[in-house]
Amino acid sequence: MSDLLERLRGRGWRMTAQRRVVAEVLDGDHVHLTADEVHARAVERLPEISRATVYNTLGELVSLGEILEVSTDRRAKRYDPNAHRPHQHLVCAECGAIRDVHPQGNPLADLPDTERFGFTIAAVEVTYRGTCPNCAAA
Amino acid sequence: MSDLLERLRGRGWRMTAQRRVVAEVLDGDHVHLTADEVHARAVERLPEISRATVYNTLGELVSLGEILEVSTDRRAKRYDPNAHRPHQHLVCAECGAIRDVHPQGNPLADLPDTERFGFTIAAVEVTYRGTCPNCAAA
DNA sequence: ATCCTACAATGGACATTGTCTAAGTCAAGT
DNA sequence: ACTTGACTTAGACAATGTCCATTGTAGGAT
Repeated sequence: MSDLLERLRGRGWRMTAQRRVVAEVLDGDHVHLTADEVHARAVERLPEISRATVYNTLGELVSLGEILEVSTDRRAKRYDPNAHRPHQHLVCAECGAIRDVHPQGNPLADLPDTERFGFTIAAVEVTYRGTCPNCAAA
Repeated sequence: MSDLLERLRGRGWRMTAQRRVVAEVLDGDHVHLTADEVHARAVERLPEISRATVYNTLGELVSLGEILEVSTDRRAKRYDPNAHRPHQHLVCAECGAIRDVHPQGNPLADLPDTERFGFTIAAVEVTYRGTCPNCAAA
């Protein structure tokens, strides 16, 4: 974690209590938090932190490539601290649980030139949707 | 199109002017409209149609499998009338343009059992993100 | 150690997208 | 043509996110 803080400071990020708290919240083992969940946890440590700051900070961390935005449903965006190892997501349609997964193969290679319409492709997102064991049992 | 109306009627769908108009709007060659775009076009034909009805009707068409919901950005959901031919999406990060594409291969096969965590997987969505020729030129 | 200043934080208004509800309307079967 | 339950309506409400003017402060300069 102090890794993260060091990296950010090294990039000229001005270190404030608010930014530190947001970074620390994302460093826990709780993955895939929404912005408001991050805010709620940040408030526990720094009660006066504002929503706008959390949103701003999350946006900056995304721009810096330190965290990923994940939109698996039409609800709130979620933030994934696991930005340095490429992965995809497996989502339960019932309860919304999200797991990181590592598919084999390269989906980019599956898209022929004739299907690219002149686009320059920068990234591929794959979302597997299904039912988790818990919800299947219920 | 009247295909669609017939199919719906055959399933016991009560046919109203509002539903007919929504179905007709989606039948055009304009793909990937947002709910409010659908509403705007519907209003041109049936000025008193309400937003709620458009939302309801779109939701029903999705449940019936006649159209697909597409969430390529964190903005509004889009509705894709091309529900009967499996396809994925290619999205321009600049202008938001969306193209239907047909990748080769089967992403489901790329996810080993050990990466499924007991989930039953029902669908796979693949989104290719990049820059379209227009935006690349600008 | 103190001062400066550009950058960051605040909070509250605002925007967008979508959902809900109570009341009125109408399609379609009889 | 009547009846009835499904459909539609308008507008309030909810959830998520953005913007802006003001206030605060980190960190370099003195």
